[in-house]
Amino acid sequence: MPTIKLFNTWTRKAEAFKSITEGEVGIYTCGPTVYHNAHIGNMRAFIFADVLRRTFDYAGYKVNHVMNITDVGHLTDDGDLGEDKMLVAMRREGLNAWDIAKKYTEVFFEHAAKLNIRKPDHVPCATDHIKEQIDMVQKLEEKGFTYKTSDGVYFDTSKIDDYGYLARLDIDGLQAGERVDMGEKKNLTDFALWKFSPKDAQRDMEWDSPWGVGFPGWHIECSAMSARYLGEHFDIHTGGIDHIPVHHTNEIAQSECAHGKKFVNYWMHVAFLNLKDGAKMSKSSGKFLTVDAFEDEGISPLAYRYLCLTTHYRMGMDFDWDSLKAAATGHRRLCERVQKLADGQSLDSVELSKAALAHKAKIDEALFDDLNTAKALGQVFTMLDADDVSGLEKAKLASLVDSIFCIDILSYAPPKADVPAEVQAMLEARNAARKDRDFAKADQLRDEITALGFVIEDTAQGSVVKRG
RNA sequence: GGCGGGGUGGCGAAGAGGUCUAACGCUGCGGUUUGCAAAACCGUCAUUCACGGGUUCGAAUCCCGUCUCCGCCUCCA
Repeated sequence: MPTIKLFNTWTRKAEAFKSITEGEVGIYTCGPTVYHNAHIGNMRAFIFADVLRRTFDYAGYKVNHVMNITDVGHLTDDGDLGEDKMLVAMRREGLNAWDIAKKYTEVFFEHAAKLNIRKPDHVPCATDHIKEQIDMVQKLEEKGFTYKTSDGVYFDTSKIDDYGYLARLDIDGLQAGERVDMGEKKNLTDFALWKFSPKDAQRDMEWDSPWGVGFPGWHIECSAMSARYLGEHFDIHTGGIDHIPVHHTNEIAQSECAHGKKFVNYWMHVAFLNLKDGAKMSKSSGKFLTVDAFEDEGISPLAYRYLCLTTHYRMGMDFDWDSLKAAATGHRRLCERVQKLADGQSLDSVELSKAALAHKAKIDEALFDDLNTAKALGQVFTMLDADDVSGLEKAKLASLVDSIFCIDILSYAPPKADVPAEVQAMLEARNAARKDRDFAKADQLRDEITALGFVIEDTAQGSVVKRG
């Protein structure tokens, strides 16, 4: 088994990965909230998690990847104020909470599929695991980590001394910030484990509990479901960097207190994708891009996956259309180049020479060095330029890396343009003119076609029209 | 105020003490090809790594200081 180095937020260092069970790895990924579309920033995080799990597959591990679906509405504010985001969505779309969750869960997986994100082995919904969550809160209550207020059951963070270690939280500094409404909380960092339904209204999503009708707090689902599917102690937990100070900090607190043992060995966090003009990519701001926007522009979602691969996952990434288009060009050329080398032949039986294996070693080294996909991609291009390996070996090597990259190197075909009959007729007229060597007329027709937003490519097999 | 990530060619982005006169991709430029283009292919494009000091035989990489950009700390991946 090769050594895989991963940057662990817990130690703030890259460490050689060692699994709890030899040859196996358990990964938990904080999944999407399904009261709205996942935007491309969210998708960057899921592409990262996908690359992580596929890297372990590639290295020969037996992977158990779990990702939750947060389908319970939580508050827009950590205090008592704020609206339930699910309620906001319901009002926006005139659907009940269950239908909102169902709708956006489906859209999420459609988008993920377009990005070649493999569905994790388990994708549990919070609402299907209410019992596990209640059990866990009860356990915490029995051990004396909780207290009740008029609006819910809270975790008392003053009961543990290393609270906030993951985030290197400076509790006094937080106090100074004073940005969170204390409500009836005893400590600023205390958080809800169970919230009561409002007395005067019925929620679409609410459940009975030993403490009263209500719904789970927003951290408990990950603790309860990770324990259910991966055990109380598992290998890797992933999420966005925004989760470090609050969500993951609280998961650690409640999981370790409930189970009395270490929760997670490696914490991995993806940096944010930002919009270049400074606009924030967030669901609540209402304005954000989804995978659909790429397709509307005639750009393959895989070009976005490629773009994400060209930057290290721990680096902030500014999104702008120019870099996406550059990525689309690079992606397309890479695929066409390799496909030409493969020449439609089966690569299964291709034996790799010593030189080819040396190239593979370099690519793997980058991949196993904290998922340095950018460097690995560079190595792929260097390999393609090398003159010590055959074309089929190159294609084979590229296809092997593609089990992680998943940018369809061997099968990608640019989206076909819908060529209107009018343009098709103009193309034929141009071909006729060229045949007659009436180049003035042919060029004029080409200009007209160009003006309509199409590009003509004259190949040996004839002329084709593509969207410009 | 607290925590964190950056500033490398026109753009994106690797590199984290010597193999760096700095990978790779995009763009540009020159060429091959083409009726001319486009596409493709070949070649080419930073003696320099925000700035100022320092450590070292040696620094883009380490240390100190300065400037500067960005993110999180409030639901967010």
